[in-house]
Amino acid sequence: MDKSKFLSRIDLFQKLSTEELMQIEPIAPMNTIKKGTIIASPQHGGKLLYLVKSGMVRLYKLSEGGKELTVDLLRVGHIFGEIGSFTISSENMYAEAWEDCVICTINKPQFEQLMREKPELALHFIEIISTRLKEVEEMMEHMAYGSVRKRLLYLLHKLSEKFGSGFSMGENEDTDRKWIELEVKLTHQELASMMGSIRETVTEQLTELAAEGIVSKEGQRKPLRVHPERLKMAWDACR
DNA sequence: ACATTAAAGGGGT
DNA sequence: ACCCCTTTAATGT
Repeated sequence: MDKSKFLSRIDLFQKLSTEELMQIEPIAPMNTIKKGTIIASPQHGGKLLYLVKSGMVRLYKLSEGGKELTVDLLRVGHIFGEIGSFTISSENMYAEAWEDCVICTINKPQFEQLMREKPELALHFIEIISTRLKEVEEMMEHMAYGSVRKRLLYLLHKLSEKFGSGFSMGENEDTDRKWIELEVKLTHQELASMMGSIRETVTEQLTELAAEGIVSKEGQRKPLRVHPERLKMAWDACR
């Protein structure tokens, strides 16, 4: 089994609450980052903690062949980076501005002072790390042994939890209300990179799922929609 | 890997 | 603002 598949995961980080953000923001320099900019990389090594204030950040690793493995997509309130031995993500991680972003940075002295002044925050950081561990284990379990279809179903489920929004197509509320729209711009390539598969396979599988009424899309570069109930049925059916 | 198609961008009117 | 053309990115096989 390809080792990189084990690294795929989603929703790694728990968000900070708005109150906690208020506590941190005053001491953290804020930067506007343009879409596509690399915010942090293994080379930087600049021991900083980053906090997403707006926009979306993509975390990824590079595999041997230089292929990108998307590890997570972060939004407002998510944190990433490392300071000294305090590491929120694994090492060798790249962070890219997926959209135009506003990012706050915290250095080690600031971070340590903050932890002393606000023990609740320190506790929350511990929770975040624990949650991450749990998520990693759960994702490993699902990505390690399942078929591509099963992994894709699971990924779609996680994505709809994280990015899903209620959605209605029109008059027929009873059936239409059941669709969830994923509020992220995800290409087949992206999905593949999150589940340790290849683009072609994802395309193929998505076409199947669309035929089964589990997913739908209006067109290229349009948001993907999933039908949670049918998704669950399909999931139950393939074990 | 190649072919197709849809969408974004740029220039001119 | 609108139309048309070029270019690029996404998808399909």
